[in-house]
Amino acid sequence: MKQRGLIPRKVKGFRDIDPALNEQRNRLVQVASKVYRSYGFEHWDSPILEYAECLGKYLPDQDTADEGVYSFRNPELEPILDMKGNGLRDSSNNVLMDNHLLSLRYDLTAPLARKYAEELWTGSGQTKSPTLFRRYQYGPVYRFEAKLDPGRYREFWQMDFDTVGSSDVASDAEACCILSDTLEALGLARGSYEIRVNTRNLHKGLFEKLGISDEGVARDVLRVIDKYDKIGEAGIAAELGEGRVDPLSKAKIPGLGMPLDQVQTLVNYVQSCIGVQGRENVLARLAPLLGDTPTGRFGLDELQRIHEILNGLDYLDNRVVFDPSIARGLAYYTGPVFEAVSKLEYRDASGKVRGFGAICGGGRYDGLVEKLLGIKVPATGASIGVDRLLELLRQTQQLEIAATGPVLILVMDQQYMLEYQKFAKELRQAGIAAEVYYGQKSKMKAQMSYADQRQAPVVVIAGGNEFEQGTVSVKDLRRGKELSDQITDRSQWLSDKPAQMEVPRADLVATVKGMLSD
RNA sequence: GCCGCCUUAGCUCAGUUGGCAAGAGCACCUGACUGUGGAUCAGGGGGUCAUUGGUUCAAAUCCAAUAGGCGGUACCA
Repeated sequence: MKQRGLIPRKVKGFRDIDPALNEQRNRLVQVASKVYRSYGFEHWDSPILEYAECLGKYLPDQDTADEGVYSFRNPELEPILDMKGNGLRDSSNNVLMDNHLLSLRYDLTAPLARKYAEELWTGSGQTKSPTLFRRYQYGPVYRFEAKLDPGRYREFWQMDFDTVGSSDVASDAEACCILSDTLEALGLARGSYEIRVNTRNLHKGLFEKLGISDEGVARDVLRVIDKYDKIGEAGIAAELGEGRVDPLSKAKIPGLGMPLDQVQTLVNYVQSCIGVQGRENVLARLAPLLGDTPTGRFGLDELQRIHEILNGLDYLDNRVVFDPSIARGLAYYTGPVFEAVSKLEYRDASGKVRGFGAICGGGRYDGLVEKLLGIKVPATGASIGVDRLLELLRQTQQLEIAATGPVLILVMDQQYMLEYQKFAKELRQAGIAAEVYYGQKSKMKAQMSYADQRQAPVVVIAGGNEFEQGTVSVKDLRRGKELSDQITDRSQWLSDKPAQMEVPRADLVATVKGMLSD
């Protein structure tokens, strides 16, 4: 029995990212950045760590990481501040200190609100007047998820763009255009995805009509309606009323226990306006249902305006649709909300057909800065779920996975090490990635295997023979691989030295370059 | 959280109704005229059959608990 030390293991929900995935992610981020920039957004970053209290309402009550946020105590003692930003003092006039609770950011919007609020904060209890701010940002965010589905992690990337300081619905319409542009720039075919738009004001209008004023009940109802495409009308009716048992999983889903007439009204609403083709048709169906409530009317106007702008810019029904069932982040969206879904499907390892779900989400959040400063600052924006979108692009083979390795310089003899380093330097100066072999196994076969495994396109070989002749041997591994298919005899394989040439030392860079460009 | 299924070498799995010394493929390592990746051939290492407890003359195989995984479902800023 072997003695072993600690067991190496990775934290659940976190991943190691290999070169291929990194490559793909960089490409995605670059393409999206270009689109965002073209709309005038500038690139900002913010820290991964924030004071828990600044991140908003989803905070753990204790020191533990629960409620979805990773938190811990700052090792540094810092003053406890009052509402004016001054340190609190005890009766003997000493400033009260605390190890403040810090949290890993769970999205990029809350830190944006913090940054923006900080700019407006003057320290004298007053605030500057809100200015227009448009930024994009990408990077990892952290959520403590109890259950991890495939493709769902505790550390994952988001890529956001936001417009802070505008209440104009045009900026919401613009967000939809940006999402559409970005997805298409990434190679998603028009028609293979859909931006779905709704506004919270329609829901508010609906509840006004139903006489539901309880925030919690409203939220429960929306949660159910949001599941329309999953469980259908009957499912919705059941979950609003008595509850149901999911036939597949046999899981009991408790109902909301609403009175029958309310259930009926809601089902009518769902029936008449969900799954309706064409934005204008959706509006036409909604008008008689909600037009008589002030908030509903307002919501209808919002959608109408968005529709006009989208239409005028040629973002038609095959790109952006209205879907009154979608709810999204109930806790903080206040107006239009949108999400992007892919209609593509793929077969997983067991041959099962699967979809991808939402790959982008966003909406208007006019209350976020208010929580920090007490003043209302309108804002809207959206976020790409980078990892999920990457998975989509990979599964549908719209991204090449190949990451090519460097040119490898074999170490045939330690006495020429300086020369090998010079080879590498010359290649690098010509813009070619080059690596000198530093492995433990000095046999040439082992070095070749390493080159193969690293996906090196070319190998440079120079031993005593070459140095005597003033030459180097350069081997094209990619070509060699093709040729190897035709060779079955080992001695022939060895003697032919396929795709290999010996050239004057001075021609090294040019020769390698030539092989790489084929 | 709830329901169901699963857990045998690094990976994918086989192991018959409990019974002969725990297997295969791939991967890995070594070698095949010693300076050449592939293919082929010949060898080789590697498993407390998830863990713990129980039933039995006998358990990878039956039972229980625990852990981890998968599939639904719920939640999801």
